[in-house]
Amino acid sequence: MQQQQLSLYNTLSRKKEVFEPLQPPFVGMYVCGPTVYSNVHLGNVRTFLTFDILYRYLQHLGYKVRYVRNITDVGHLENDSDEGEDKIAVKARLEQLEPMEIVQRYTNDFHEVLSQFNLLPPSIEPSATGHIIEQIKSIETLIEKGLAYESGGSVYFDVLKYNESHDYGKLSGRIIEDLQNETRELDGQAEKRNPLDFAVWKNASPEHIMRWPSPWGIGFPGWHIECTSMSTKYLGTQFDIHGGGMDLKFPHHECEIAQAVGVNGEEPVRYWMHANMLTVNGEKMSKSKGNSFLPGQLFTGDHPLLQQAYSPMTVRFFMLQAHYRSTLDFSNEALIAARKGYIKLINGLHVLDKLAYPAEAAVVPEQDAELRKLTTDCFAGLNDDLNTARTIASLFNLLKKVNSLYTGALSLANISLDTFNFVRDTYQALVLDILGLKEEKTTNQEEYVNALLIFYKEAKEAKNYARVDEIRTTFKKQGIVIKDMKTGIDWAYEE
RNA sequence: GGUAGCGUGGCCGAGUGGCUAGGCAGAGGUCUGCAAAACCUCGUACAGCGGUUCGAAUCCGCUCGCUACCUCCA
Repeated sequence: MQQQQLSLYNTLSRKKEVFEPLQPPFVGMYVCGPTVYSNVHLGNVRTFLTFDILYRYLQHLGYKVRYVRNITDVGHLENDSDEGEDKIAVKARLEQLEPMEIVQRYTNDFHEVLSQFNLLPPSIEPSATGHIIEQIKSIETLIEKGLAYESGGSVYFDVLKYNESHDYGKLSGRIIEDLQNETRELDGQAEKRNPLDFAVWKNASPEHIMRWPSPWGIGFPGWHIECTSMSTKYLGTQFDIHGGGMDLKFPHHECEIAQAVGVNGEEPVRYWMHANMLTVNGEKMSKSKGNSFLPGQLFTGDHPLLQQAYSPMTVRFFMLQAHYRSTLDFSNEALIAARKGYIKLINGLHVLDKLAYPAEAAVVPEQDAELRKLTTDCFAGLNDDLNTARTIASLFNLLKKVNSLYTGALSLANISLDTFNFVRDTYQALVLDILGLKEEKTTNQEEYVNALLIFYKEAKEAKNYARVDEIRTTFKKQGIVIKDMKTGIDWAYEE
């Protein structure tokens, strides 16, 4: 493997920076996972796909990556008022289920969907409810340091106090004075010293069903503290990469920085990365706007905005054709185009499999060098802030040559064996391992079998028994036996 | 109102000072019994106005339009 220099856009510095891990060859990466109170929609998938590519590419580069992606199964309040309930509790009551049944149901859905899109599972997938003790400990430290205070059984982070010695808002570009002026009227602000303060622990009302004992009474953790506690626990007080959707930049990630700095006394993250939104007709896809698709609807085409069904890999390819920091607009036309492009790329894999290097070579240096360059170019996009769109474009440029080699417009003998192997290995690695595309078997087995049975029947009628045996053998290899009956010919799975 | 960003050919979507992005659709061609696939060629795009520069889609200013975040959201 040749040396690659990866640059990543760091939200914190607002520029691309060469990626250098704190402790090579190890890389610590934390991505904010879902709040499991409902099904993941396609917009959610885009973010996780972005970091799936990063995870895969870092591994390809030889790094030992610990990828932590949490499951938030408690603590996101419906609103910030005294009566605020977390979404999971609300859903549990609506459906008359245990909160943990809700959590399990949507965690299963999350895993299933990501697996359909061929996303790799993370190294560790911690849940917020499994780390209540760690969160309480973090909160205690914040109180000890004077950065959080108890009020009415809840604990709030003191933003102004923190801002005296640190810069609250530096990640998202917020200015604290502006934030103070723009604070909206919300209930439950009376408990806070300042409207900007955010809850790290919330007092549970008697009817609140998700509840734990704490030094401040019965309650539940606030909506940012879980990420701070879990990232610290599994990746240390400082780690390499923290990712999430653009919409988490403020307040969630800003609060995470404040908490982590407060608890651990050091900047938690080297590279902050944010994936942009998937839009529909130019608007962010979200549940509240009613323009979100569930992956299941996408696969069946069962949604008013969908003209037809689209396969997981079509969608994966579609998303990878745009850069992760750009908004990507969904449209049927774009998906249809993506499907064709995806198939073209997959067909390239087959072509490469079938290409056999000739016994006699007659290498033409110019051709050899050109092919080598086209192959090397494929990494340029990835190295430039994970620009998968450019990588795919490079792959298509390479594929043209590969197809020409296959059809005979170019001669494989003119290419060195070394280059040929490089082309093939690179193409396969990029398509399968790094872009994570896989072949979707679109073939209908039954139709194939029936087509072949026609030949079988013809061979029998012609008493061409050599051909008959040949076809039988072929079927048998596929675990299928042919049934010759008085009434006709059929097939069955071999028992 | 504050903050961040966007506006590229029929569609999607890269590109951030001179060097072909790419895919899809369309036109022509090569190949082919026909077709398909594949390959080759083509459109001469950068919201508008002004400025900097030998040179700008790319930098600066203004105008127009759009989006996200500021409340839970990937």
